Amino acid sequence: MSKPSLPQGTRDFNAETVRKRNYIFNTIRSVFEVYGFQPLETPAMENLDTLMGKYGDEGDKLIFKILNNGLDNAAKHQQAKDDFEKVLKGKNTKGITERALRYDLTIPFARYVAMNHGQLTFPFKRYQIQPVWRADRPQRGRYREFYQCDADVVGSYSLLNEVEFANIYATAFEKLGVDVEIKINSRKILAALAELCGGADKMTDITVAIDKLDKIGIEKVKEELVQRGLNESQIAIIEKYLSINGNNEEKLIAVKKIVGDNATAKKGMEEIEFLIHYSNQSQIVIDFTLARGLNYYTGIIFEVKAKDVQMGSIGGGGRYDDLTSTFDVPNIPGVGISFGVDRIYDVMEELKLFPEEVQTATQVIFFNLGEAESKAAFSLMQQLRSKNIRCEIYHEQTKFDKQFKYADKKQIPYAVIIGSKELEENNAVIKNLKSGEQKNLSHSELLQFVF
RNA sequence: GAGAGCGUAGCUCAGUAGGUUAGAGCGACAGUUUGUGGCACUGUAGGCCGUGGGUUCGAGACCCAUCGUUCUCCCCA
Repeated sequence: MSKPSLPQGTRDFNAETVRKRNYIFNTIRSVFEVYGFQPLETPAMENLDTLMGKYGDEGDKLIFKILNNGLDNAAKHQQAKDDFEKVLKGKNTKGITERALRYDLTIPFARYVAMNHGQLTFPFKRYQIQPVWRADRPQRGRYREFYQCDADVVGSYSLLNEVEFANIYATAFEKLGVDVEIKINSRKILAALAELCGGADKMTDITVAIDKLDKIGIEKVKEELVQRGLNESQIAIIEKYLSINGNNEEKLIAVKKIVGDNATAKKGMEEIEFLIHYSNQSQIVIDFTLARGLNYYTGIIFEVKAKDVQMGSIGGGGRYDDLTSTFDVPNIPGVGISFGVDRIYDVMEELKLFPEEVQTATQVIFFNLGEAESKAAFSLMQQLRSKNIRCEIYHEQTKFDKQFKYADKKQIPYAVIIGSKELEENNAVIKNLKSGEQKNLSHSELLQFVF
């Protein structure tokens, strides 16, 4: 047996980490609930064809596939070999793999909606907090197993949903104490830009290139556009588009000058204006270079970046007007957002944003100072537990020194000491381990004590 | 998929131009005569120096391979 290890990109979470993560989960969940979303859970694995082709070519490569069982069945050896030959040629075959781990929460949700649209009450608002898996190479802020917290509304074209999501982002990150920028854009404006610059089929080329603006700079973006087959006048328009800056109002005025004549762009700008004015959250920033990779988005798109820290996006989402049609259920529009818990955790850790209370585990330790003494302690402890006070008793009788040190290490704030004297007097010493203060309490006083 | 750095005690790392029995700090455990901890002091345990090969009289140090890990690009949460 070699040394035990973890699969690449996965992690164990110790008590401290779990508590901090739960703090994030609970905060986000409570916001979802307050906005009227219902929970949903789907399986860790999906049929491979549910996932394939939904995330683009890059995405397909990152899907974790699950090897079929029973490939060693002697009777099916030849079939297995033939199937494997296909795999070697880069094709998928059900003979080798027909299931895969969930890659995100949106597509499984779309699959769920497609399967249950007859029973659901629309608009259907669900939230989902579950892990997803990607066969990416791990690096800073990137894991192979990580949690997403998604909220989506399907069955509604109303822009009120976008407003709600902007507010959910703003509220959740305020509660977590994370200073963020909620970047928004509209795919409709990007589509209009593409139309202006060589046709709709150029949209992906253009968006992929301009998305990199803040990373590689305008010159490199122009180079990339040349490589992607755009001509000089087209690139000039894009350069003008990318030079848009100022506050949100100024940006809207500027973009109107470039794509304002286009009907689709007009719609996009109206939507952005509606969202900004209705939501009125100061964190919202228009970013016309925001594109987002997933090509199912059709309207407003969101991306959340943490300020004061170098980290990829910690949330993203947008409107997709036809997500379930790939599952043969057309005309169900939707819009949704996602929180990347693992990155939010990293950001909060780096900026030291976790409140101290998150870590309080055991509140009271009962010292073990003898058979009769510990029996009395035990009984009191059980009574405190029934009042939801988190207690434990030291596991064996030993000297004070050991018991104190144990309490220190576990950062337990209070110790209850019942020795022979207290036993005789039918009371207990309670000691605040931080301040060193201690006092004598009767049993009933102890049970009323506010920890 | 492409590239770079790093693998020495549980953790963070030293280890000098290859040269005796491999070091420190922190942590763990035990103790400094069991009714008051955090400090201090003393002691103990713990390493096929990631793995395999090569160069050499001699390798933790050099070379090759391999595995693991971290980071960058691509893409993303």
